[in-house]
Amino acid sequence: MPELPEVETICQALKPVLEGYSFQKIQLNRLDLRYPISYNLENKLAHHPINLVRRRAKYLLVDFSHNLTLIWHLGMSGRVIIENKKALLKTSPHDHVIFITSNNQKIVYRDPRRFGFLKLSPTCQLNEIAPFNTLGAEALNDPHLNGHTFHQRLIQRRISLKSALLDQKIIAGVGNIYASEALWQAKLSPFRLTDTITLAEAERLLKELQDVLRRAIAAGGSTLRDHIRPNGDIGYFQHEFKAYNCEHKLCAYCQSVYLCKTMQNGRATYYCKACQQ
DNA sequence: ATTATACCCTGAGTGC
DNA sequence: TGCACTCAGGGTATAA
Repeated sequence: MPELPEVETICQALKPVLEGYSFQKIQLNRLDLRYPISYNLENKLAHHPINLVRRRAKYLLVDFSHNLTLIWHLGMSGRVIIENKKALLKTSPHDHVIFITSNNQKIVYRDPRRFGFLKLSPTCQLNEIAPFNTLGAEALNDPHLNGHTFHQRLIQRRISLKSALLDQKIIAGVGNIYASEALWQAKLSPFRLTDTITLAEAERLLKELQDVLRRAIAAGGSTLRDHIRPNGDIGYFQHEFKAYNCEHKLCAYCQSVYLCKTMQNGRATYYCKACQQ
């Protein structure tokens, strides 16, 4: 569900609601998410000012003033809803955590599949614990990421390009939708092995990947079934898909070949057999 | 070591 | 309408 653009959209929506405020109450409706939620989460976080809401890869990070960071992952089906007149008209049995801020805003974490989780880490140790100690460069706005460094990361491995884009240790934040979109835009086959990629191809793939991620953020992410912006609006980037979910549609580049869908490492992959080499 | 597979969980969609 | 089945945006513990 939420990939980098969706988590970024949620992060931007949470910033004005949380930064400078604190949690007055944290209601835990069930603890058994992917990992059990600490039952005393409220005691550890309530009434401590929130300094910063940020994103690393697909993780939301909420930094508190007392050197604690809330690590919040939305899994496949997680939603964050800030209650207003439009959002949260009715509750759901999957509303696992409800935050009330010092400004009386209600924020709901809803996650039917419960692949998401909430955990705490000292802020200063965040980069030393899993998974942050092994995460690759941020796909966007990372000063260490460029065509050369991306190429180096790719050629050290021998896996398919599609798998490489999904591997958070190689590059962080990309998921199944944007991996297919980026490969289509870059005209590279999802089956190409990473150690055959030239520098020029790596540069092209990175450029197109960043282009699709930026356009998706501008559209508020992609809404397939679960993603909803915290204010209740949907994202709109699904209308701009050129590859994902586009099997049996004509390739927008060549206008002559129908895109195909196949399973690759257990995930759906969409591509044009003619354009993507 | 690196690379593939199975699995966590619920809900939506399809075909019978 | 109901049932059986497949698939879904992710990540990790296993096996190969």
